[in-house]
Amino acid sequence: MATIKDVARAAGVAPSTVSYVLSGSRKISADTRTAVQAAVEELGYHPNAGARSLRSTRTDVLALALPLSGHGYLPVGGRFMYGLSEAAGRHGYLVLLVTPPGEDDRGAGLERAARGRFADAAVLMGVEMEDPRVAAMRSLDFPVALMGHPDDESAAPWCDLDWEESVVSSVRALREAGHRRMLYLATVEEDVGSGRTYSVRGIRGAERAAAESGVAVDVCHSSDDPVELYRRLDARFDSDAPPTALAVQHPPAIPGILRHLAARGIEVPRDVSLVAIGNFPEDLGGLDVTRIELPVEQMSAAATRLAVEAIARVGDPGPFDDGDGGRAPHTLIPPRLIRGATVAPAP
Amino acid sequence: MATIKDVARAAGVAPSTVSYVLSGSRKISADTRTAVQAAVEELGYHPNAGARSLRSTRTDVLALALPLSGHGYLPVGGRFMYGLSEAAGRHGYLVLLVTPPGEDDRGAGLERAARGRFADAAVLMGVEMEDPRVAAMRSLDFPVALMGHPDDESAAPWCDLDWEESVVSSVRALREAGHRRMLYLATVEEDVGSGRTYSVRGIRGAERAAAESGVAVDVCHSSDDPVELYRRLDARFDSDAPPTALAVQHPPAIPGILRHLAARGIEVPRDVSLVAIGNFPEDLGGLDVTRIELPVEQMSAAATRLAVEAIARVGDPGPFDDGDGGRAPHTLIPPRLIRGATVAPAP
DNA sequence: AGCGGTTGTCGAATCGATTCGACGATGCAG
DNA sequence: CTGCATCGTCGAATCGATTCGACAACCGCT
Repeated sequence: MATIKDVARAAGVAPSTVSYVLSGSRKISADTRTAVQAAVEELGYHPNAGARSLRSTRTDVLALALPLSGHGYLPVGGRFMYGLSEAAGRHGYLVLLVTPPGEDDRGAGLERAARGRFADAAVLMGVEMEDPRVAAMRSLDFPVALMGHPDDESAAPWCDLDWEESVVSSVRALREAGHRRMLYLATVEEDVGSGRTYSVRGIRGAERAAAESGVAVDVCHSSDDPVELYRRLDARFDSDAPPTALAVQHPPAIPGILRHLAARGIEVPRDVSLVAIGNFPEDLGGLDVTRIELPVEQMSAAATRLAVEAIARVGDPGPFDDGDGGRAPHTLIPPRLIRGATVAPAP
Repeated sequence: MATIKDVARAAGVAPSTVSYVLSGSRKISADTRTAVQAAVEELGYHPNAGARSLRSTRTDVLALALPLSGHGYLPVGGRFMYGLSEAAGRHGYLVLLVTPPGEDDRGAGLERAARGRFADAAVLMGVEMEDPRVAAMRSLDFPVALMGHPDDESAAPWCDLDWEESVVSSVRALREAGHRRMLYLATVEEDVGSGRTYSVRGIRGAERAAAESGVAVDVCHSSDDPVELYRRLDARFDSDAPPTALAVQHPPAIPGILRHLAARGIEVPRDVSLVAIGNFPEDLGGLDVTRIELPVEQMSAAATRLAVEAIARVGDPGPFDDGDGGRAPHTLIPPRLIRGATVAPAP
């Protein structure tokens, strides 16, 4: 593999000159520049990542810390991984996946990545309200960006869809259609239990929506186990006052829910209205679901930007220099309700 | 951040001794070993990745090259990324995502990763029959493992689900149920056009199945555009001799297809039987689909193993030393047909 | 002609770990 | 008591790039 010396020899200059041409950090004459560029091209030279990072302490790599648990998050996760990899690429970064190695050592892989300087910053997925990874990275002075919105807004730069507002506006839409008894199907219990911020905020949204609109919003947790999920749904629909509308924050369950309800003779939107919260633009056989889509690209781009900016800030006085009342830089994405065909007037 | 010198000082030994303790490559007395380990623990020492890789030419990183194109592959891709990250972790490797930067420079990111020694090997996803990345990596003598099964079995180590046999056994199952006119819904045109091995092999399977069983297997490509997809389906179901069975190798489309057919009054399995090829264990409202599942974990584990073995082989005489007629090491996973409730006897 | 100021390039130190050869200490045999 | 392994540790070279200070060459000005 060609080294900078090989390039220097081929171009008839010193290695340092090659470096300056490549980094552009010193003025170089047009002649030598073209000579060096030709040699680089000719030899297919790419700087050795290890050597470069050893000397410059920059790796051009972002660590992407996968959620601490919850395989239910998996189909979503893939989109974010892809989106982040693309966004990072646009900033000149590669993405290193860091899987939590086991339940017992939460964040150890991440710590290795940070302490071992595998990356310049970390993007944390599936952030929890009291996320141990945030504290760990802070104590290492390692730049992070969170995908998720913890209560402590000074903890670290973060970005998120406004889940609370998502649920509120979903409930509002259903209320405007005349619905007075609705079921909010929250994320799976595992996510709620571990304090995933999207779960917690979704539930808060349901509570706020109920309070402010005066309608009954029954909060029920979803489940990755379909049998259990349908049992819970059946319990509601078998009751004396069954819901006339459904707000679902667990998108992968929607096709199954639709089929299950249909098997009971319940048609959407004829018998029950539906809003899907945080799903993907996926087709359901021509059924145009009223929904709030998860802005994966936007969030990936935002997280990447926050991470890159945090890298530029290392060594700065703490915690954040802006005058935003101690809040960290952030991007809160307002929900956009897309009116489809699954909300009908209440009977 | 603590360096090996800090550890050495804290333990009262030379840096080289620390290195030997950590690598275990020389005999060290029990006393010094414990002293060093204590110092490592105390300081939270992790070796600097750059320095280590510069000296040892090992990065402990696998590059995961994402498919060259095709966002339809995305939901699948997420599982593989996750699976690979876990499998790699078990071998002590981290995973670096390499997104193809643009349509025009196919594989450039990968080349940077390889030439720049960002990784020790690459796992290629969404392999195509004539995949430019394979040749590129071979010319660099860079170890690879393919997820996909190209015709040239000597090209590189590979692993794959046996897609051809998957389609054959699906057709066989439908034939045994008495079906004589079936529709094979292949992968999306984009995948077929670019020569994704799973697409090509699926179609070959359909052709072979037709020939060997004597039934008519109508091959139709799926589409990521639902309108177009339903147009194609409708054309078949509106014909004089509509299919009585469906074999679908495009899993994300299945919920939509089921709803679309239902809207036309076609029920599964009452009016048409269905086999899903290469899907995930996902719930469809209690509908137990007859299917061949995509063994993501198995494939991820296999690809990782092949990559790790290929790393150990660098510098060996070429191409492969085994006596397997020039075939590269590989793992071909036989399909397992899971009999669900969507195949009924033909009318 | 001499001087100060640019401009462009070079040499050398440096980052932190690995690894080889060397070397002192200890044990055992003659 | 000497000679020779054996064992455990150390020192120094090395990997490939970055970056700072130095400096030669050339400019224009007095």
